[in-house]
Amino acid sequence: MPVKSPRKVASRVPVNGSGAAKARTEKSNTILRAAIEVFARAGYFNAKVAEVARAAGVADGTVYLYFKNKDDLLISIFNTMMDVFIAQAQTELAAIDDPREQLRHFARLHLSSLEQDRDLAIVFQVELRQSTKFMEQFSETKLAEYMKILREILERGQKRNVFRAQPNSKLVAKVIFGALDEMATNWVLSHNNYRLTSMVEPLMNIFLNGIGK
Amino acid sequence: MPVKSPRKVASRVPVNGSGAAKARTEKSNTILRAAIEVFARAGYFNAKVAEVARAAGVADGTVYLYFKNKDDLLISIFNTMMDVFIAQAQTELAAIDDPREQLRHFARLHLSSLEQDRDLAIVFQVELRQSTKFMEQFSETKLAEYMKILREILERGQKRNVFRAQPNSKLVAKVIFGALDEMATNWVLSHNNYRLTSMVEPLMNIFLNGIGK
Amino acid sequence: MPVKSPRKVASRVPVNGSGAAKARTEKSNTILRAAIEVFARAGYFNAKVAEVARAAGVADGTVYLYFKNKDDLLISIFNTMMDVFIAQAQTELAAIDDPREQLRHFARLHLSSLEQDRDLAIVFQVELRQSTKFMEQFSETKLAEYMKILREILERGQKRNVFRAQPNSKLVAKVIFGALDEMATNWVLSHNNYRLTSMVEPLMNIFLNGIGK
Amino acid sequence: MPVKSPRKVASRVPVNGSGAAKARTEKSNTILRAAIEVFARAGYFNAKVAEVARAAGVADGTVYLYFKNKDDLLISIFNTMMDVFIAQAQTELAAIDDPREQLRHFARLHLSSLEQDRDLAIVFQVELRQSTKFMEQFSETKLAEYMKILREILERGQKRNVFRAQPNSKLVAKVIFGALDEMATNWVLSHNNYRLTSMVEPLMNIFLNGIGK
DNA sequence: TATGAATGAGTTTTCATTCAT
DNA sequence: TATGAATGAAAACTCATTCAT
Repeated sequence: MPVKSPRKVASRVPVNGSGAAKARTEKSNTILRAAIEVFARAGYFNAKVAEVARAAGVADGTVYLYFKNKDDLLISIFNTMMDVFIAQAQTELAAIDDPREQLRHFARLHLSSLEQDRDLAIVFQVELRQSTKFMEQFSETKLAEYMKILREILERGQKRNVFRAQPNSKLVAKVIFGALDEMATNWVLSHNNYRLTSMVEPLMNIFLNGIGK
Repeated sequence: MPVKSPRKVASRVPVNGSGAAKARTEKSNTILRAAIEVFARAGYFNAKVAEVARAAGVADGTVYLYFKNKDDLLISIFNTMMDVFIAQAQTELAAIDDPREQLRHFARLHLSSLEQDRDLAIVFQVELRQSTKFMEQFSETKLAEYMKILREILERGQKRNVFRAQPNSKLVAKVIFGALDEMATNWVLSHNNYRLTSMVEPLMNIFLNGIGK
Repeated sequence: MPVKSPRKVASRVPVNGSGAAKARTEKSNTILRAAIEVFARAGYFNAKVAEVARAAGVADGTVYLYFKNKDDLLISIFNTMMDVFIAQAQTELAAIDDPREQLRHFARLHLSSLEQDRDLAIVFQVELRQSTKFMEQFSETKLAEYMKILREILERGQKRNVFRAQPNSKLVAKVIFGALDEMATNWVLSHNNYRLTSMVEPLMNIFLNGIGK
Repeated sequence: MPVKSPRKVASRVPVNGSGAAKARTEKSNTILRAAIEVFARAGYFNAKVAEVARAAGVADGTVYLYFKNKDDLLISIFNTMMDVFIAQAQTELAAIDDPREQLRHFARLHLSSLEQDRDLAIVFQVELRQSTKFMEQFSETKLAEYMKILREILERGQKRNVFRAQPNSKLVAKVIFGALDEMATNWVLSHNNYRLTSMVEPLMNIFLNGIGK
């Protein structure tokens, strides 16, 4: 979900076109950023491949040298950005000892990644939900990696005895993801008129303590 | 989100086509049910109005006597089913005193409504997320009523001193909705191979007690 | 191959769209005639479906109500016209007793059918040869019926002892068809500057007597 | 129509690209053979220039160093192979005295040339018939030379009094070509499950003696 | 109300060809 | 000569919607 700022992505991330591992070229990244911008502005279905090409400064046909089709653009945005998020999360979490702090950091990373890239946030929270086909793939590959990181934080906390053992980590991970996702969607639909990351502390409060008295 | 079983809906719910209050006729309901079935099977974008008409046993043009356009079919499904859910929730919650039990009942109603109507669940969890336009309307009207019910349960609990006063009810409501929504989506994408309502108790556990120790 | 004049066809022939028996409607025939004219003028590959629609005085989409796709137009022209030719041949041959006269009549009918409809001749002799796929179907269904009529004439003549028994009727039929086809193609490519039917007698002379002395 | 086996062609034939006389280089021949193979397999219209290039082991652009465009590939195949056939026919016919034997040899050469090169046969009998433009050129240049050879055999036979003077040699040549062409097309479409050259004797029988009694 | 034949706008994608290296 | 990345023109087809009956 979360993602670094565009330019950084372009320069440091090796990514997958349609899932196949293939080094992102300079041009490929340019096209992907153009797609994010155009999809965010016009919506995936209204967006024309020709618009993406123009925004990227290439000919229409060039898009198809790097992406199989329009769908592949959308999927590649997801895969590319998830890779960035996952890599960043893994690196940064490794430096944190307290599972509660890890969880807080994870939530902050999720939300700040989207807050820093409004176009990407729109694509992730709105456009990416469009096809069943996508949703089904979505819930497997990259999202599974995302969930794994979250579950590992929770399981580490259970072993450390700072998180309760029940309900199980898988369910808790879904609840936390559901909440973060809902926060992000609300922020996007509210036209970003508040700091998305300001949600981190209240969320942690709920997750850690519950609402009961 | 939640919704009664098809036939009941058809026979007892007055609903809005594209927001305009208009009494649902017998035929109008037939078309709406056909749309749910077709959209669930084929996906909203792939579904053809002609298919919906055929499934409903009417001519193509007849669909347009009851619904403004294809989009209106989708929106009407949402509005109709939300009205059913809201009415049912209000009625049933009125009979419960303990806010914790109200919350539990609300969650159960949300999930069981979807569990009882697989086609509708697909439409709600997958197809309905498709257009920004829809998502924006979505987050206003009916969803606001849904959220209001949830917030009222929470606020009643705060007054009764069974729920904590912080974080505020608006945020908590979103978190709970986000979690329920995520559970439902997971269930749909997993091809319904478990009881969705079995999630109610674990969720209540998390919401009420948190995951911290 | 041969075919009656356009208007007659439209009014009296029940024909097949893409092989499926379906009564040709008035509009269907209008579109088919338009296709023959446009294909003859522009060539099948250069011809645009939009051109065919305009020539027929209908909207682009209407073409697709009657024909599955552009290919189906070409195949339907072939099937329709072959049906006309075959029906006419069978009727007229039944009234002739002498196998030699039957053969002469068959050749005349083949060539005059094309001579009477220049556009159709172009489509049959040039455009129809374009795809392997077509060629393969071509050599089966309707062409087999055409060949059968020709073989029956030959076999009748063998029984009557006016034609030699060797080589066998199947081969002779192919030779005669090959010759008629070559005559027609030459005539089309020569821009029709002579009477195609003037070839009938010389051809009969060769077929019946051979070139040897 | 007929053609020698690939390698011989490649090594001994000077041919014309789009009619312009230009010596065939080694690489040029490699590309031409690749084109025959690809066109036979995929069909001219489906075949991609890139496929031809790959089959020839050269870069896409290299094809354009030797051939003006995709059409030129097809035309060059025709011209090259016709040159081979014509040269071979002239040489071999010079050694035969009896016009009937010359005719027999010519027919055998036509059919065996195709029988020996299945890919080429497909290209000649199916793919080459595709464009009016080609058909029109086709009926002029090389085919005229082919016809001339055939006519000369016939005229020699008329002078020698072994062939009848009527119908004239031009028409008879067309009939014979039409029959040979039809035999070849039938053989290609029947997937070559018999010896094409086995047709020579029965054809000679028909041509020389006619079918009349 | 109901029909369903007709409309026609609208866009992805392919691939022959070019040209800077 | 040879390369192959980049170009960009070009059209079939779909399907939501209308409207005469």
